[in-house]
Amino acid sequence: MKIATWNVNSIRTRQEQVVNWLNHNPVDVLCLQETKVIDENFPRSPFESLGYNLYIYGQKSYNGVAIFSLKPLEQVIMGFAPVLTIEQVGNVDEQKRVITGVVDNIRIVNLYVPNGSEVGSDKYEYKLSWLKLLKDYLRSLLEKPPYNLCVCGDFNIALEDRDIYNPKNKTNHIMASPAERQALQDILDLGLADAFRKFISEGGHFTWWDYRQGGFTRNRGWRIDHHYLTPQLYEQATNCIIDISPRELDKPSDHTPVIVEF
DNA sequence: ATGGCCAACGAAGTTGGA
Repeated sequence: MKIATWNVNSIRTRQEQVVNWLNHNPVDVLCLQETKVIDENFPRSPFESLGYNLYIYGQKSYNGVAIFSLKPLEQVIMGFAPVLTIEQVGNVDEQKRVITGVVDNIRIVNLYVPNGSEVGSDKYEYKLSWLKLLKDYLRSLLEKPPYNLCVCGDFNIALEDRDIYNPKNKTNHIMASPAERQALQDILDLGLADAFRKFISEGGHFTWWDYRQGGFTRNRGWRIDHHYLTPQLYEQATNCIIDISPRELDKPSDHTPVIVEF
């Protein structure tokens, strides 16, 4: 079984690239982020024609997540609210960033973690509070069957220095600040492990490159898209790879897909 | 050396991304 994650930076702009990629990489599940479209305008048919069941949770212009699955998903939940209390969630679900469903005894959680803008900004504080809410959400899901979780998506955090092309002077940089890393580590302490690091220890492997200043051609990248697994799934993982080929195309997303295999 | 991104919205320039 293969589960992929890909921030496509607009599904309508990237539709053809995603179809082509799925034709060459017929993964069982594809988790998408930044679809940037309301559900009624989502281009469903190109993907349904490939045999996928679509579960989409979008909004106008910003954010938006979706799961494509060859097998139908069970227990699909959109947003935090159905899992947590109204008091906890407040208005956080106005931004569509979380969708989950179950297939083959695995609960797949697809996330688009807030960017955070600049360290110390209001959006940065929102990111940190969102991550606290995510921890409560995941703790709740871990208490229910099927217990096996694959938490994947665009985390907008490089957990370690080896996940950044040049980690110097990044303590005050978004995606690498100590508070962000600690917030993510607190979540992993629930009992989740990085699938990619089971197989590859060295640095120099990235999933996002800035559009500006030739980020990709100079390989100035960051590894911010992840699969985090509960222990049994982690043991069962047989591979985890980053496919940089979509990033080489004309008009690419700034992210590229990551695939875990069981 | 210069100025050097991309998408949505909406019809020019702003906002957000990371």
